[in-house]
Amino acid sequence: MLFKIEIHRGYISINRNTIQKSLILETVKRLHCHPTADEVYAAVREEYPNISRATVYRNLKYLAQIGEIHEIETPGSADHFDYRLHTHYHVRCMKCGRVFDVDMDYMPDLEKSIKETHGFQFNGHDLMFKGICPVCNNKNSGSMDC
Amino acid sequence: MLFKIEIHRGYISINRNTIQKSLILETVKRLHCHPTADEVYAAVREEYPNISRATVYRNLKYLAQIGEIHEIETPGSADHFDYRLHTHYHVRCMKCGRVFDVDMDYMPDLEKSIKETHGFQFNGHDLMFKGICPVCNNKNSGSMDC
DNA sequence: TTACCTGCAAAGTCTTTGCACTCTT
DNA sequence: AAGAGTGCAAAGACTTTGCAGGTAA
Repeated sequence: MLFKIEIHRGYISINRNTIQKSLILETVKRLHCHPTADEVYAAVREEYPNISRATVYRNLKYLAQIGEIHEIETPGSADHFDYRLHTHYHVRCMKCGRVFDVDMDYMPDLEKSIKETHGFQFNGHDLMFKGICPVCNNKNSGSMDC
Repeated sequence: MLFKIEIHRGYISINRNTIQKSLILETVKRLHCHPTADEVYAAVREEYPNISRATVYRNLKYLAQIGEIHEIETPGSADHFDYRLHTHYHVRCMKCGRVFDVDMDYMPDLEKSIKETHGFQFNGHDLMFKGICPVCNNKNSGSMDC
């Protein structure tokens, strides 16, 4: 999975498989609660204590670039990561900051609703709902991922 | 405009009118190109060179809280500010990072499209389009705000 | 052996905060 | 006169980067 031929600084190079890289990808897959880079770092450290925060950031960014994982850009706080099977939307709890999946279809044609593009070229969109999660709302009735 | 009675730490207090505060609001209104805090800071400094960056950040945040301006949260880069007349969406140029208005109706009922809320309480949404602006696309045909 | 990758620390970006002083009210 | 607001600098949160040494292939 991690062996991919890619263009790197103009040359074709082969991505090297390292323990750190594998652990990071496995961890994002395992923690299906949209962890931040720091949460991934903490989780990987349990298995591999010497890993560096920089390595985690570098590999998460790399894995997001090749499409292996998805980076959920989160303004005002740390970005979250998601082992994506398909594109979907998220909601962020305004109290605890955690990010959850939203049960709503992706709208691939949303860009077509734009009336006048003024010469702009559109390439997708980010939609993030705001809300209060059941735990923070003192209603522990909801079934949350984590 | 800036005289507002508000609840502050449990007490009703009156917001004091200062030159800095007025200049910051006027500047955001004048720069209708969605400036960042730093761009507001630079613009205000031309008229009032001794203003502090902290004062700009504090007042932009305050003005956004009382609804006088709108804060466009921008992941991965500095937040932008907008003198808002009504709620609307934005597009960020992936090359130059600037933020522009999008000619598209606001969708107040978008939250109703969510199938199963799992006990979540939804409070609005942020929608940011991604694209390439006409200037960065080497087609200077579009009529941009700034 | 090659050169990509890692760990470490430093630096970078954006924003907030503590404190003493100033100025509005 | 009171205390909210300011300027300054330091700190804080998050992320990137330079470099020397390690390691996959």
